[in-house]
Amino acid sequence: MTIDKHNIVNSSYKRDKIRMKNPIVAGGKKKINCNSCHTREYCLPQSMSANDIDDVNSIVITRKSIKKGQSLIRAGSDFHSIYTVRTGFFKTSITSPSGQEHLLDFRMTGDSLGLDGIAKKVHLTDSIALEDSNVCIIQYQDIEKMSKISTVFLNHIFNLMSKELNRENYNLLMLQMNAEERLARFLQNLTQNLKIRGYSPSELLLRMTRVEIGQYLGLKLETISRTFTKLSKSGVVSINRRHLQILNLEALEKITGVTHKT
Amino acid sequence: MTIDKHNIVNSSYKRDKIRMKNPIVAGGKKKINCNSCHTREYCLPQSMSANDIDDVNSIVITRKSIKKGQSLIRAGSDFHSIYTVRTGFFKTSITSPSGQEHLLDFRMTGDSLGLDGIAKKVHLTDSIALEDSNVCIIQYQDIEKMSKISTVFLNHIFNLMSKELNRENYNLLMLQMNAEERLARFLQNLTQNLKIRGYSPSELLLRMTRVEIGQYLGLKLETISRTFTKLSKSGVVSINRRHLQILNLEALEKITGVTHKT
DNA sequence: CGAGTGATTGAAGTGGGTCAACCCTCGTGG
DNA sequence: CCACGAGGGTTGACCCACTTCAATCACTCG
Repeated sequence: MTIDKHNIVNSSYKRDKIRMKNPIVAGGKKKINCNSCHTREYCLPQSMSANDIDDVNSIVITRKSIKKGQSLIRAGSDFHSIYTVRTGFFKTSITSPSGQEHLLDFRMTGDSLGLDGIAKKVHLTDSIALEDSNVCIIQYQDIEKMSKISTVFLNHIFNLMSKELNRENYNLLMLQMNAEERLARFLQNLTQNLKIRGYSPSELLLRMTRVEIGQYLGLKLETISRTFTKLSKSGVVSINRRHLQILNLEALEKITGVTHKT
Repeated sequence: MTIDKHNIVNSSYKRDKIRMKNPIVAGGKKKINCNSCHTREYCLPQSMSANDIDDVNSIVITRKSIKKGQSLIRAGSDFHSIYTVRTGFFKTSITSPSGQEHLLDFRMTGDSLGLDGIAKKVHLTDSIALEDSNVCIIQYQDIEKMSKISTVFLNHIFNLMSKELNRENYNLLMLQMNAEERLARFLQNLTQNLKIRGYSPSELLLRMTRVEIGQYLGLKLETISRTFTKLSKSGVVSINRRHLQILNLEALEKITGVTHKT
């Protein structure tokens, strides 16, 4: 008997619960009220007062569904909006002139997408759904408008951009480490992010292939596979294809040298 | 007989010319008029109208001198302003928890510094002068103020942040290439940047050590040295310690696969 | 002039890449 | 309902680009 993957870990059970009390037609466009959104706590900064949230609600936000494997944003396309992931999982990537793809990041609930186009008004990175997903769309003119009205909002935008910068800095550092450290770090981050969003940090379904992990970490798929096996043999994790369990968090921290503040 | 390095290439002769008609006391703090600044063409977006420049002049800009080897910004320090390089040369870097340093970028005339602190109000990267330098200081409250008054200014800030994001994306791609490609790419960029600023793109004095180039490119200093020797032997460049000449630009472009639009 | 920092060069070692064979799982269509 | 094919994953053997270690050299600055 096979286990239905949707029953295992990440997204679906929670999503469905929400859908019941917040019945938005998938793919439909409609003015949305952020106050009742389940991603509000991640999407808007905690510091934002109730007053400011009303301001945010004065801008038009629509939603969109993206099927697994489809791209939400194509590098080179015109920029007119940014997105926030409501449900699902994305990868963002760039392709070098020579044609090789590099994976910049994975994005999940509450993360923003498309901000990199804000300067040149053209998107520079691709965003592709790794599972069926749903996003909020915020028009650029609304961002401009809100930035002028609300300092808090402006700071929110600055924060988002700054967060991306940090992620990148961090990624650069990662590329100096050896394969085991990189993978361990990747797992630490991933589970941290799941934990913050209320999912189990110790048992999860990887939404990406070995190739994609490799493109993200700057390694080949064989190396990823071998390193997983290595971590598995030393009892740090248990892995079977996409199904992963973290067995020894301390060992993981020992490898990366980073203790995650809980 | 040794050559006085200040007579060779990069910064000084130009700087001194400017000083005569724009006599700011080095290290002194004083309200500055951007209209007469020689870096205006790089510092403010070309699209900015004369009108908007008046607005920019309504904010208080001061200047500061930094001696070679000194740090302008320390990671972890409080954020209250961003900087623009007027003259000189900087490196920006982060240090991992494990203590290893990674060099993020080199910054020269017209480039901004310190933007990464805008979100958390704490600087995340170090900025250290690689030669005696001079910067403009813009207070964060002024940025907030201006962003609300002027859409053009807001876009300018977005542009700066976005530019940093691009640089990082680009750096990530670079770390997938081999040593020769990375170094060639580094030289292409460096000379491009010098050219844009009116300096000779074919003859220059490297302001950074082999170690620093290595930290930037993710390679060891010996590899940098060997690769320079290799490029030298194949007639692409001529190098003697810090003094570099690009002898064959086409060969450089062939290595990187990128033809720089002139 | 001598110490110290930065650069070059050689020799040997190694982590991850490359190539190739094979396995597992799942979806599709006969 | 089973066969088959494709995509994803694992594992082994070999190779090579870059690292590591070490010796030596070249400037520069008290």
